[in-house]
Amino acid sequence: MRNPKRFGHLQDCKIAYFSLKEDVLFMPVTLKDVAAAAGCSVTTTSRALGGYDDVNEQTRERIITIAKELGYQPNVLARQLQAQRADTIGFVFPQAAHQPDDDFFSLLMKGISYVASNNQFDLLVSSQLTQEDELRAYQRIAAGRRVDGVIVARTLRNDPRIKYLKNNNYPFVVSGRSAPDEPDDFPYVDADSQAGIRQVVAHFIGYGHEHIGFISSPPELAFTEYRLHGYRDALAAANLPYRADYVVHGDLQRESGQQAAEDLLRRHPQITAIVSSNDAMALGAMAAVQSIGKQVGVDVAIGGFDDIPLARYSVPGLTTVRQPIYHIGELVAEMLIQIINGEAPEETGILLEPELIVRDSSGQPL
Amino acid sequence: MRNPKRFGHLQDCKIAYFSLKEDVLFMPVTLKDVAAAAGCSVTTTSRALGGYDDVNEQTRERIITIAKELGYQPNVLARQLQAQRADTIGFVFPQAAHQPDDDFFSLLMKGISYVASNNQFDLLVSSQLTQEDELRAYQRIAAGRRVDGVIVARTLRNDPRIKYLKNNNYPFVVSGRSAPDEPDDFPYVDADSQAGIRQVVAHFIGYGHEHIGFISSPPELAFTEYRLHGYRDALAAANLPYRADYVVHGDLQRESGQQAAEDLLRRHPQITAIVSSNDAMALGAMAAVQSIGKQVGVDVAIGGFDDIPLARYSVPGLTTVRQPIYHIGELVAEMLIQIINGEAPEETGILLEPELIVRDSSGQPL
DNA sequence: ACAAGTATCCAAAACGTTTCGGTACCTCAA
DNA sequence: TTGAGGTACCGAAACGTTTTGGATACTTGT
Repeated sequence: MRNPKRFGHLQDCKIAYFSLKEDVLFMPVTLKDVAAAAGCSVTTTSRALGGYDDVNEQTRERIITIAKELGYQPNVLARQLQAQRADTIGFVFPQAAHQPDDDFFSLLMKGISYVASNNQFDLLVSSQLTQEDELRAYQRIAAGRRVDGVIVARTLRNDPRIKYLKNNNYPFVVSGRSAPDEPDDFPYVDADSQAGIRQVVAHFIGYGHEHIGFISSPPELAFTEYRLHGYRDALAAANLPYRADYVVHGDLQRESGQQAAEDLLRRHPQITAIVSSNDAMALGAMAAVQSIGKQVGVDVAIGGFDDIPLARYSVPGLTTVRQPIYHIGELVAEMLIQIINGEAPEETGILLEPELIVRDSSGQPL
Repeated sequence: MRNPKRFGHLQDCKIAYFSLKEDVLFMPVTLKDVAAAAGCSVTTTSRALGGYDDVNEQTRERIITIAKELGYQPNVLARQLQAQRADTIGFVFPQAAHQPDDDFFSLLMKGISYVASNNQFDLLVSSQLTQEDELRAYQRIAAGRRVDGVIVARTLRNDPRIKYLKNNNYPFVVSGRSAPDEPDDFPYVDADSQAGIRQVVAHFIGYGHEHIGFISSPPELAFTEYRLHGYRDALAAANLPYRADYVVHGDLQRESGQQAAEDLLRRHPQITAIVSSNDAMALGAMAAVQSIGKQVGVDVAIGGFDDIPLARYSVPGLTTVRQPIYHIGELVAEMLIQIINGEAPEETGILLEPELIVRDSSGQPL
């Protein structure tokens, strides 16, 4: 039915696809070819190249020479099939990653990729635009033995991906963790965002702010409640009342942060500080403040969470909480590779302390 | 020798890796299992699932039901080995991608990933920190049949990767292209950076600037000469002299741009505008101007190339030339997939016209 | 001269799929 | 009754490795 015609493109493509040396189509050279050229069996060839000691040194050298001459490269797929191991980890980009401004998933992915390559693992990346596609993508690459384990990012409450992977005993590590009321019975790496938001809110309270708005994230995300808790914790610790109408929800994108901040400031002019669940929305909030003719850090203080690169370079600089995203990617990948290799990771749940970064969007103490 | 012990981790890991339903280790169910359960041959099972019409409709339904019940997922590796096709494209992150501020490769990768997924291709990503490792990575995944084709980014003059891929007739597409004095005998997608830099320099000349510095990129990069040409073209068109001492080299990172701009301004105080080969260095140049107490856009105008997200949000906004990086990623991936599928792409060399984006770093006409 | 040991090699099976070339049976027309 | 044509099925080979379990020949010690 499907007959892919490998190398079909060689015929019609205008560009010269012919080797410079021989006018012949490239045919992969296999172990069999090397064996034939060396005059010995496939087994011996394999073992010679594999460094086993039951092959004569002279033979080995001959085989190695010939393999090099022929440009032999082992077929990775065949090797993986036989080894029942893909030496690959999988990562699915959620839709949010495709926002042009997204830094989070880019950084996470690079951290993952770096560690994977350092451990001779490849990284298989898939982009999916809907929740269902995403789950299907995990099923395909995981159950299809395409990868030895997967990394799950941006957890949802009651996350179907985690449920699936757990049910099937499939190796995985989560960047993020469950919502507070759910069990954390899987390996994860996360920043303690409750403590993080608490820090930045406490920082503003310390500056004398009493009316502090909060831009929250979509309720279906697992981390949303942690950050909201952090906000409430800080208020409670300072004996400030929690007001539900000081909390608005955004979708983590910059624009929604701008919208949310405009709403907050219009409805509650007494608000002098706004803390946002993430930096992108905080930057939008800064724009909102500026658009109504007020000054960030003077009239309204703004705080975020993440410390994406933009936070440092925005004007004024954004006070925020640093979440080491690249490093989280590294840790997640390391943990997954340990699990795949059958080594028990020392810790199966890593919670990183985030760090408050004070910049000019905080303004001065009132 | 190497005996990976798949599922070894299940024994020691503290976390419950046992299925909720059955207290049994997850064993992948194969076609053979389904066939046995359905009481027919592997062949028939395969063809039933494959939608071939030489199997009785009743049988097919029975097989499909059983396959679902058993949670059958085809082993992708086996399928790929037999089909001699990986349905995967490869991309190697160069070292530069791991700079925390890098936006270029992140965006390119996302564009690639998006198109790949839309065409049922997976994307294999590898990170390599040196030139040699990078070439080896290409050899391993390409000649090892791990991927059906690869994407090459950040081309060098006389790029060994391109030479290798061309010599082996391996499907590839380049993001970028050869240096001006080298042949472009391979499929590529690039922005016309010569025209782009020409535009921004001409823009400054139009504003009345006569002493314009240029921060160039490392000479081993293929695009360096194009951008330098663009600078010279614009000067020549306006009958302004080209002065070699107005040109300094950076390494594309922000810090080197700052360094370079400081040098330029110290050595040639008459310079009133600086154009940089890329945005990151231009942002560094803005910092340099500010650090010597001058104002960007007033005392010294700054221009960049790329239009990374930061360019819009910096203060003042950076005048630059927009290179649609995400879109280039999409085009590159589309072209590669066409080639892999044996369809001749309409164009094998796409040169995109970049767009001048004037922001406040240009200042006003003198 | 024989047994035991050692060095070197290899055929066959296995990994899980798809495809090739059948076979067996049934039905219909001549 | 025969042959043609169609339907439904399947065994075996193939993809390119690695591993298993010998086999062969040579050496060594008695």
